[in-house]
Amino acid sequence: MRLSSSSSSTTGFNQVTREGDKKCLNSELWHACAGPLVSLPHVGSRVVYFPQGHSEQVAASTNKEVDAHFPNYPSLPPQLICQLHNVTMHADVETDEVCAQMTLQPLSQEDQKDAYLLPAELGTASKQPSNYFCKTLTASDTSTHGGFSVPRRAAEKVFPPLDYALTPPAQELIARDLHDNEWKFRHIFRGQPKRHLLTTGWSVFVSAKRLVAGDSVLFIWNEKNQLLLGIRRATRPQTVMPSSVLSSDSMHIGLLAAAAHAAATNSRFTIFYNPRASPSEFVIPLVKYIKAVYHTRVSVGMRFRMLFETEESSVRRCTQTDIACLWLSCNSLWFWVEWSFVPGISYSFLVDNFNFDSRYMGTITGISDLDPARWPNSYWRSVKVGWDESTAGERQPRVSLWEIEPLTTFPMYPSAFPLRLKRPWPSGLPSFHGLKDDDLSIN
Amino acid sequence: MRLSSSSSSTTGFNQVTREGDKKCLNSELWHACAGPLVSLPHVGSRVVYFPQGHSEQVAASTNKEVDAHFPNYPSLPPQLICQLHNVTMHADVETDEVCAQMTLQPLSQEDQKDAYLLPAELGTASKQPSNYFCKTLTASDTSTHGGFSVPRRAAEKVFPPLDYALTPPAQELIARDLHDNEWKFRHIFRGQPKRHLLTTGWSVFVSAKRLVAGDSVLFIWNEKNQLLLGIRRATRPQTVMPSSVLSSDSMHIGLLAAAAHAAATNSRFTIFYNPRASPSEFVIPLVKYIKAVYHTRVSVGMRFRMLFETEESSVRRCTQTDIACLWLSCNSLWFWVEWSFVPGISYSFLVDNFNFDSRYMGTITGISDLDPARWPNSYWRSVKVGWDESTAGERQPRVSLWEIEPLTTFPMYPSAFPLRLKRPWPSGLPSFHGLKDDDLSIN
DNA sequence: GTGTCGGCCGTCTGCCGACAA
DNA sequence: TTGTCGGCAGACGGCCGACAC
Repeated sequence: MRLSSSSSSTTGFNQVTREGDKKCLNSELWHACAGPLVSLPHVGSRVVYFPQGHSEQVAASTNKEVDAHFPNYPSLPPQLICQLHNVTMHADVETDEVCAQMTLQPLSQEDQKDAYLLPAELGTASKQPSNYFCKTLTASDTSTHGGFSVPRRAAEKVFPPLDYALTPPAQELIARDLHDNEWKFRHIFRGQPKRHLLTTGWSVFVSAKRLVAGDSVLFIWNEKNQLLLGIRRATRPQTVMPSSVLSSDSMHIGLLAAAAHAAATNSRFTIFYNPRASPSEFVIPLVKYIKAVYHTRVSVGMRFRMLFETEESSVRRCTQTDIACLWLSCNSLWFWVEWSFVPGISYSFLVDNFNFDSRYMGTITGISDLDPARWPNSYWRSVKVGWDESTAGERQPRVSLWEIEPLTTFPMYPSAFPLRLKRPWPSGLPSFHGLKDDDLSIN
Repeated sequence: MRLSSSSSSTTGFNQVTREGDKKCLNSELWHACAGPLVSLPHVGSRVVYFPQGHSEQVAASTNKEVDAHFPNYPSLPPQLICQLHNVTMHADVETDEVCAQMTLQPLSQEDQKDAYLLPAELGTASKQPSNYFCKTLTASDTSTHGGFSVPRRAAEKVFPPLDYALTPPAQELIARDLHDNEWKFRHIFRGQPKRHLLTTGWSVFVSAKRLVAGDSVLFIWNEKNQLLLGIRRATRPQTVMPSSVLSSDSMHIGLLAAAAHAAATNSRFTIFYNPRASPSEFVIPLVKYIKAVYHTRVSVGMRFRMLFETEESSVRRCTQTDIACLWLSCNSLWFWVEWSFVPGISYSFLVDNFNFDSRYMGTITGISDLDPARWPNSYWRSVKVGWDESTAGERQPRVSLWEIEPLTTFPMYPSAFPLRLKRPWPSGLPSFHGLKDDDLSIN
């Protein structure tokens, strides 16, 4: 992944710094491209950094597992409590893949003790924009033969209104991507039956971004009446190629040595978090860690639920009365939603491209160190789990405490407004409905 | 740079290993793409590894200089004498950029002492193929309007012979690139005046490799009657983007820590050498190091010559009688060539895309440590130089002893067959002629 | 409501020799 | 000897509604 532009998480859109070569990435768009499951800790907050998880991401990026005969860094604990000094959003200049650069400073021993006593920071704000849509591209969308078929409700909600008195109604749309590039599209409402289409300009975009059927595009209509445009590539197998800048061994040693040096001297160090390259969320808010580790009781045999992003969205039958629950975030506040399944009725819940169904439920089968020799007493992926369904083979057999939601205990997270699905949906919240309701979810 | 395929330097072409996913790169083609100035030490030989130079390459790849407040590795000397256990040639799957992966093992203290006593290995063999041509692409070559104009003598030497009885003479060429991909071209001899052209298939190649005017393509006709096809991209400014796998600081720490660990334990470590990404040749044959450091006398004021790769090839007038000299290599043997310039006559010497003229001559202005604080007593770029001509600004102000050829002393290198240009050129040697002679150099 | 197709037209690709550097 | 151009024919891009799921 090669980076071109960057932005501070606190700066706005389209602001070019005085250096001229560094652009600021739009935070809304970055989060939309990253997906609803990805959130970044707040600048200034305290976080927990897991060298193990970082190592996993590097291993995924280099396609190479950690070597056995490695130098040990006995002074480096499996988790470092750090102050998060800076978060910078990046996007790959070639692929638009998002990543975040974080500057961390390990807390001193005294500060670490205080960390557990001081009032915890609120959870991170996931900045999923409300006025947007995301569509997985079809073969027709990516073919050179035609344009892009815009889902009707999406076009009406996200695009500027057309003058339907015209025949046919049409306008020029200008959208900007993560790199602040401008893309122009002819938006037309025609055909029998009538439909929204992007024609002129669409194929240029598809070929420039090298989109293929299965990839997703998303449009955002933000508060400044700007149209933003992002992509999420389908997870294609074996796309990760080893880099040739540094050997994977040296990279592993480098991340460990850098963290160990920073921990020993309480100095700052910098990491890259590639949320879509690997599922290792190795920097998490301290409060999330404390809640999960010290305020949640888990035991073998306990049932849990976990959120995943999936490509498909098949409908399945519910075989038992069950509780579905979900964290939704809006403006720095977290909402806990729960409701009941009724046996025999088909359910499938979809927010954007993200599935929430019982394939992602399981049972805790054990709690132990993932790597007792190298990382004893680590909470990183300390929970062994069994998944309910046959797709379990694709799912990791180990998760971390803070990734799962135990179903038998009430959530310990600050629940500002517990909601039930049957209540009217507050406007401004991300839409989240069953299939029978109107929503903007595609597919 | 992301790698797909690899090969041992000792294996042949097109041999797929049993794993099935690792292909073997053709060594001839790799060296042709790397250029005549790039040579790799022999597997099994002893080499000198310079962490400083490695650090420079990483800095060039990450676009980031080394940070000031870095952890020190006082146990790591500025040069490590190593055994070279393995050399693997790679090529970037996206750009075809070549690089080499080397596995090094630092010698123990006793072995290091022996290294200076034992007979030195012969110099490395630069494997530039003899039967090949390289052409810099013109605007017409890369335009969609037409095909590729093949220089006549190149086509006649490198391509399989056409049947000139046919009208027009034509054939299908099949060439393989570094990744063993097959490219088919229609080779036709037509037009008025007659010329060799590649038509059908050429534009597919140009767009697949994303070639632009100024890039070079090269064809090799090897001993197995296979046609090989490589590219050398023009050095475009600012093409290097920082990677987001690991922070540049961590990469620097990683390479130092990996080398220090290997040196402390006499264990193997792995590095990547990107010859076209940066001019840091940080692994050199031990014999080259010993000759330069211990058997060559240099002093301030001394004149020297150094070889460079350039994009242009302008003819210039020689203003004084001068000695041109050059190392040529063939089958593990080095040849020293020298001849005299005559004032007032235009000279330009070109082997392939490589220029040898007096722009690359200079004077030694000082000898001192490049980084006295971090790397005291290092020979890496210890020679401060002044270049003769105005292009000096683009040239590095510091070079290493083994990169330059002092002009006032006879070379210390084993000179098997000192040649003069006026002698008949031995067949099998790389062609190297003045402009008035026939040769295969283009431009 | 939307994915894919046939139809149709216009642009661009790509092969040719002319011509000049 | 070879880089670029005009000419020309055919392929493909790309806009349209039809139709089916």
